[in-house]
Amino acid sequence: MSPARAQTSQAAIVAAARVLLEDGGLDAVSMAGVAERVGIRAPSLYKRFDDRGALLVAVASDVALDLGRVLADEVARAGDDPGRQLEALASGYRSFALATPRAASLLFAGVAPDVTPTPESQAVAARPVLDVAEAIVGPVRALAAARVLTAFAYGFTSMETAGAFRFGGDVEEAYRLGITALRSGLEATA
Amino acid sequence: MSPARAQTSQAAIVAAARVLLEDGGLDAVSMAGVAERVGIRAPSLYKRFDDRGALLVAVASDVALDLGRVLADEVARAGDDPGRQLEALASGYRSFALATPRAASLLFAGVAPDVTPTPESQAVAARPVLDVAEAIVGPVRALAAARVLTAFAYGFTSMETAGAFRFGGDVEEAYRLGITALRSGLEATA
DNA sequence: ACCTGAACACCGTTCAAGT
DNA sequence: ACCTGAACACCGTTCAAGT
Repeated sequence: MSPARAQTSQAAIVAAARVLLEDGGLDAVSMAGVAERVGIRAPSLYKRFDDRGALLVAVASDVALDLGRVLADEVARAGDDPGRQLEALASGYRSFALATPRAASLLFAGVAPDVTPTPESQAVAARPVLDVAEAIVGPVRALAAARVLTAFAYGFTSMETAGAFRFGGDVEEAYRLGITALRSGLEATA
Repeated sequence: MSPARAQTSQAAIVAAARVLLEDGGLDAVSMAGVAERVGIRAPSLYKRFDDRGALLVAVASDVALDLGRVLADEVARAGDDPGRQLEALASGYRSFALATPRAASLLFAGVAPDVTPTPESQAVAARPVLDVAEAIVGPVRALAAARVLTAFAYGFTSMETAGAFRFGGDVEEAYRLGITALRSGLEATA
């Protein structure tokens, strides 16, 4: 008679998946593990997500929205100088990526096939970068410059968190060198 | 009596895994699939590799050695100007990454945990980049500059092959903008 | 309308047995 | 020394049955 009432929610499922992801990597995000964390059984997850891929897309999108908030905050607190806003975006993104590296790995390059944030959530994360890029290089080159900045920050932190910088040296200094070089190089083409 | 003779080799197994990887992604590199391609059964693979992770490390290392050859060739054909050598490295890497995107995705950031080329093979791939970087910014900053260039090229092509550039625009032009900005920015700090 | 146990096909891995 | 079938634990997913 009384139909079974919901014992969880999409948001709770995504949150549980993010915890498992950050704790144990993508392999640790099993349907059974996620279900247990929200107090149900694996088959019930399919009432809310088509399959594991759809759940991971929701996770990636959730991460992108978080990043968008962080980056917008950074810009807001950086004052009016576009160059300083760019530095704030760069260090803000790196902090985000180092704090939650496995979440960040889902942001741009499909770790698993087709696991990427939705276009809408990606647009939220990209907004502050596009605004700052436009202030530096103008509207015509804004998209290209934003892609350049994102690619560098994403590539660098991905390599850093994966342990790919194995020949010593000061990694943070290298990041700053890259940002400085990009900033002066982009300002020169403005 | 006559002990079973080898029906395959490490190199053949790695080659088979690379074909499956490029055709169907990392999930398509199953032990059974690889084994079938070299004419044996899955359990026999464990005579040559500790586990699937070790096989993937061998694949990633094989890719890194290929990349090292490609990049060294690019530099050799670019003449003596370090700035032009840098451009050649950048376009050579992008061609490599677009031609074999799933192989390239194994090069720097662990798609799966701990799947990265061996330090030795990574050093081979890094050598041409370090040499060109040193010619541009000098020995003290060479390592940092090489990391910056690698991070940008890797990050950009990873995003490109994952389809992360979804808001239109000329993607190749953005890549060139990034390389140009980095080149002029690094030359300015030399 | 949501939840569940049982079942299916698939996967990585181990191991005793073969040659 | 290498190869194999059988077995194990695990996974994503489906589905009929429950409330």
